[in-house]
Amino acid sequence: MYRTHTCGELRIENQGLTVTLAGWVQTIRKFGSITFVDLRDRYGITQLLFGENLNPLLDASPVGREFVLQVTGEVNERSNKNPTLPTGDVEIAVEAFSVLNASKTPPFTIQDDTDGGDDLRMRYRYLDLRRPRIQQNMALRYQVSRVARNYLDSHGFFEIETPFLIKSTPEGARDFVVPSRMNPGQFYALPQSPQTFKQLLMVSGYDRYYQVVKCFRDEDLRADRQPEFTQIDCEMSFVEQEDILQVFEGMIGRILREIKGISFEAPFPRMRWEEAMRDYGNDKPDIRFAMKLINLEKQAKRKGFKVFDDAELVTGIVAKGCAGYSRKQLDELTDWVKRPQIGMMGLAYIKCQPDGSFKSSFDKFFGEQDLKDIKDECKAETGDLVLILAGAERKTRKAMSELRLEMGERLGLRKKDQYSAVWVVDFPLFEFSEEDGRWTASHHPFTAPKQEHIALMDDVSRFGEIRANAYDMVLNGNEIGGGSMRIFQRGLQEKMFKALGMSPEESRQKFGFLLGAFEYGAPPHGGIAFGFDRLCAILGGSESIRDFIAFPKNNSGRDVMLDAPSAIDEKQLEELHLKVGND
RNA sequence: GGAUCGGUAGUUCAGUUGGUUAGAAUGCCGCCCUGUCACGGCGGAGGUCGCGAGUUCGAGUCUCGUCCGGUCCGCCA
Repeated sequence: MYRTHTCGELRIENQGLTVTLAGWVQTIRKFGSITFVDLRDRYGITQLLFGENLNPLLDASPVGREFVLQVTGEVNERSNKNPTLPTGDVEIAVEAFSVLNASKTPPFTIQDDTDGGDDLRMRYRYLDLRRPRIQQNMALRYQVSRVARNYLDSHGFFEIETPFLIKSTPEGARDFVVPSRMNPGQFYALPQSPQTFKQLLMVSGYDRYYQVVKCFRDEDLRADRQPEFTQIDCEMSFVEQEDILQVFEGMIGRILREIKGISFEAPFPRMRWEEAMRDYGNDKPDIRFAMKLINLEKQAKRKGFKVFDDAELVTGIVAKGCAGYSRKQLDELTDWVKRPQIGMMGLAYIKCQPDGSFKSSFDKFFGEQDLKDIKDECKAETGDLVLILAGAERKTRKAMSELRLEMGERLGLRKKDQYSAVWVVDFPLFEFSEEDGRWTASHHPFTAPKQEHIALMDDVSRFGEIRANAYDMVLNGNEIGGGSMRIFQRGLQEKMFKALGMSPEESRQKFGFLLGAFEYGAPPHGGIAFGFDRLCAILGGSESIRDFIAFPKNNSGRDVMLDAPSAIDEKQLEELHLKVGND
């Protein structure tokens, strides 16, 4: 037996007990004839005392940080207790020890506030994963998945695995492809999601399916985006949209309750996509605070201020109590909206000053009453600052939505320990792709249009009006899950493919299996998928999902520890029929 | 595809208008220390300034290229 206890469990009650511990050397503190060693495992840290008798032996052996040590000794009360450690009341008076394995000096310190940079940590991820903070993240991830699985189990769902080697369908994100040795010149693709499989499972009668599943997308990465990521993928039959929303707000509610210990009452608010865009400027509103976008079309235009008059959209927000902002602060905010990633030309403002007067950046064109009209429209009060952006509609709305979040951050309205979820519903079925010069599915081509909008699918000029039975769950301004009711009739699905510019031959070639399945009694169904990594990151209070994935890729999609991707040898290329100028 | 920031000791960073032998902290090594827990004291080793060109009497510093990494835009049905 390597150990009788872990390094995290001994307390003063264990005093007098002879125990054996095993773990990694965190630090060594020498004091001449005695030495303290902190021994670490994933349960905690226990202090070892090498007394006069054993110290010479320890001195003689080359024990350093991260050596794997096994010690036996008596649990003693410490003369100087350490209240910062759960085991801080006791220490082990070592009677015997052995070095189970040596270690090179690690390239960075194994502790929460490590001195290692990201790149280095990723190269030595197996050491990084020893750090308590990362171990906590891994534990959180496991707990979230357990709570989700328990919830789904208790609601009659069961997990079915779907294949990873599937067919490439260029709709949507770029596929990772895998060459087929046995079928020269042909390729599998890794799934972007198990979408069609879970729909086929509905046809097969598995009316409540889920899967915690890896998905793959060959797109550029971000702090919150990995080429392979995990979804909690779910599908239900014989349900309406509202049934699905209720089941899954229940699931997220339970996760928040059990993981964060906060009571989170269902139902979550439902917000139509149009409302979200109008009031918050995007489809994933952070509703922890209001500061809604206000359309100032009527109040701002035709006053001779060209910036407003020429704009497609003039929109404002109210920064509560910020009328005292200095010139410097306003200049700094202006620079903020001028940054390339925001890209506005400038920022207009009105200070609603304590004496009831106004000070604006466009006083030249606006009289006292004009400014008051804007103030009233915004429901601003004395002491508030109205911030106004004007310009092309899309860009301005997006910029204002970013400015709103920024101001929310600056004013401390995006509280870390507060969680607000909302369902955004009634998404558009289509969006126009300037790049492709055609309408594309804004969710995916299996999303059902609202019943009353099906007729509009015959008239391209009205595609923009069609709404879908599609929904996203948004938590603190993050899209954590999205889904839809699905098309389950062959005729409607064919109509959809046609609307997306696919010929009947093409749709049969790409999705014939699905169309075929719909002819054998497909039930009405719908589902949702949650971004599991992102959910964990949010619950863990982190922006980056990498800290919640054991072995993540870097920004360029590389695994710097494995040094992958990498070239493969000639023989492999030959077998895969990929060798240029061969075959 | 684009923007932007960075790359100097094992590590995290500093390095002025281009100017002698490139510094600090931490880690590492040695010696001292019986109560530390960020232990302390003394001493020591440790550098292809990412790489390649160029400008210059002289480049860590300036220019160009290139590689690597971070963040963001596009992209992510």
